[in-house]
Amino acid sequence: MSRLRGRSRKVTGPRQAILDLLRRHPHPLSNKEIFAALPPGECDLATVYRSMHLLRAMGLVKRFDFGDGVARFELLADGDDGHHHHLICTQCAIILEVDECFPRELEEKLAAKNGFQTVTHKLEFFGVCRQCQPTANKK
Amino acid sequence: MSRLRGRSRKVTGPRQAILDLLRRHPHPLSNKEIFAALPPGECDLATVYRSMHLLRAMGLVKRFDFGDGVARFELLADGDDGHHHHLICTQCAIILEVDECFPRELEEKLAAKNGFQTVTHKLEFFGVCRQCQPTANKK
DNA sequence: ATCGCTGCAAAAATTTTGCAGGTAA
DNA sequence: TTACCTGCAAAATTTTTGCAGCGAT
Repeated sequence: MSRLRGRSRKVTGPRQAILDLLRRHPHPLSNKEIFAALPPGECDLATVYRSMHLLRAMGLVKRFDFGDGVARFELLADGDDGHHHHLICTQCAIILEVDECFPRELEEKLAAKNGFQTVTHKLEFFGVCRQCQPTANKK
Repeated sequence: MSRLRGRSRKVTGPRQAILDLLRRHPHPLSNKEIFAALPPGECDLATVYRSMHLLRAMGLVKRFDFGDGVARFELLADGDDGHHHHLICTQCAIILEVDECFPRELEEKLAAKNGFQTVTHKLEFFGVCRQCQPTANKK
């Protein structure tokens, strides 16, 4: 909230509702999911799109892509750069946050080898979760 | 070609044109880029979409997502599972293929820890290439 | 002769934009 | 007050689909 106010941005009903939702829901959410989860009439879909643009530009939110062409957003803690990865079940789509990260020194080696600077990465894991394993094996 | 024929799939003009293009262009291409690169009238946009669906389902082509919401496709060699990653310049969008991969044993540890099976990953690197570094620093 | 494939056009789905009225600061 | 925001509706994009005719096998 204060992070909005600090930059001549207004704290409005729709924005509070969206931020509240993201706070309660610690996993990446798509625009449509956000819209659907909000009480009807609380916020227009167009406003969701506009808000996510804004929040992302302000660094309050981070965008993730799981390879299905749908953008998903996650709230960032103040000062957090949000660099972490997910483990996603390809059957039921449950999303776990993971600590593992691509080794720093390997990344630096790669950057040097190719003459690149300020290299980062996007990394997501996919598999079959415990609950879905019986189902997956059956087929 | 023979990989198509083998499964009662027809080798048609548009499909040859698309496969030719992918063969000549070793980097991931989006549907629109494919359509634009094809000689006018050679293939309808809808056919590009349909072809990429088919080729992907048949495993001739692999889909990559660089986080901008655009699907890109790359031709796979026969028998290749296409598992590799890219280093993309955030300024000029040039794409390099890289050998580095997420360490197998770390991935297995992660899978075990979370009770997941058959875990894989998507990994892409982003940075500023040598040519773009003067430009990037200027701003 | 089949059955699959294609172009064209329409439909569906997704995202962006214009505008006039409302509201936080 | 004065920007900034919002809902609504329209527009712009992107992707999918229906259909009749064509073409590879």
